[in-house]
Amino acid sequence: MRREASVLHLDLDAFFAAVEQRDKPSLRGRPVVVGGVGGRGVVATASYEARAFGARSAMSTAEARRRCPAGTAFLGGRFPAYRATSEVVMSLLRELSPLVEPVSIDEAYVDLAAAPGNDLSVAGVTELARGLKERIAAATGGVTGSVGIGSSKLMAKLGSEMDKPDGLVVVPPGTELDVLHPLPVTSLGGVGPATAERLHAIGVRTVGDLAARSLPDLVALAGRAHGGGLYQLARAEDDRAVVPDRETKSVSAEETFERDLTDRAVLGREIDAMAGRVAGRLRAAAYSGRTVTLKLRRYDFTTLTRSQTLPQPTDDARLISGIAHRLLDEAGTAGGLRLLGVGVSGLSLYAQGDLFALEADDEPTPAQPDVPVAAAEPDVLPAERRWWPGQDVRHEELGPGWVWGRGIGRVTVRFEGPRTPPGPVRTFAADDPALQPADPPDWRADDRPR
DNA sequence: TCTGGGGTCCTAGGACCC
DNA sequence: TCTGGGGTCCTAGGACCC
Repeated sequence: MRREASVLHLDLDAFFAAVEQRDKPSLRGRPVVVGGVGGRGVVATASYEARAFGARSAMSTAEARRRCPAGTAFLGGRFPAYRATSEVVMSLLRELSPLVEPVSIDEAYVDLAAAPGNDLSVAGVTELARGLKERIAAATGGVTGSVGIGSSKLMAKLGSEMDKPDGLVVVPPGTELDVLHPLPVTSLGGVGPATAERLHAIGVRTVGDLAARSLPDLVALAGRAHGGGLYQLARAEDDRAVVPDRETKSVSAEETFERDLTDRAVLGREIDAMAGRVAGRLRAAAYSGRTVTLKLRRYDFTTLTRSQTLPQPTDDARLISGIAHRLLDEAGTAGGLRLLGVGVSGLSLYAQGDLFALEADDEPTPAQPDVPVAAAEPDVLPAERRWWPGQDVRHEELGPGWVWGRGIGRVTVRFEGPRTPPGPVRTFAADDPALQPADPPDWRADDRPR
């Protein structure tokens, strides 16, 4: 804990839904749910209008559909658009201080004490946050964020949660325990359902209750590391640093299937595809890793992992895929699988392969699987798979728009963009060649420097 | 038509080594 | 003929976060 309120936490409000409402004028002021739109999808973000009907993050999309009225937009995500907007926000944060720690695409900490010239008085940081919020809204086309500022990450994060959306809360140094102790224990990061239940069982409901328990009690309840952490957080003792460049520890891809799969060949192709994606991302970041992990979720939602560690790191799709195939054969597919995942951990930053290729050119490549390499995606996807709600498209004559809905052999597009009024809707044959997938629209004014 | 996808960190047991 | 004590690596699972 610092003497000044110099840690800032920013949380963008209902971020995915806010970007959708910015880019799709007809959705402004209306309930919007972003997430998986298939039968097993869950909600990633619900707009505040959708939250009014009870839609929540992590809820199944089916449940959100039951709760929200007709006219609610259910959209798949457009990550390139979210990433572009996030990058604009993160660069605004870096203007405040070189020490910016992105926590996720829509959240970051800033160490205001790491830049010279910041006025760290309560009035000073309040002004600074006001200006930041204005610049964020202007640069993102109206996306808002909630800001908390305090003497530690803990207090900054709690501050940003206290006045959502579009909030600004500075916790004055010295008042930490007054703010902290009345809050429910679940407000603390790291207290999820399991820990909360155990704490409730011993009568701990608020952070104040937690602060009254002894360290040995908490260690017995939550383990050495977690228990010790809770003991400190309950006292507002938090000296976690703002760390700008966290190292990547693992790279993975996973997929929940629309229906449980048992066919070994089909599962094999899924593994090949995921191994290919993982290897591609490893290579793009110049990483390679030694441990390959296969994740399975069975028909009854039981989840297990099987892993193998190689003597040398790899970024080779076929090697990763081959190991995953063998791990799948060992684990079995009885009863059907609802999810498969492939991951690589134990990462190192140098590109492997070359090192050994130099001296051991003629050594056989290790354990190649007797499975075909991932089949390329067919050129023509079935019409149902080609279009998804929310997707950016362009029509030869009618210009840019987005997929509003789809039916058997049909797709409905709304022609509008971030800087147009709500636009008209037209329906096309799903295989109409005049209609093509497109990049996200640019929300920025034409005269704004890029 | 219950329960995504991408991560991080921690714990615990067994193998292995000195 | 009755039991060492660490330390590290690997594997598996679980809790948690956004």
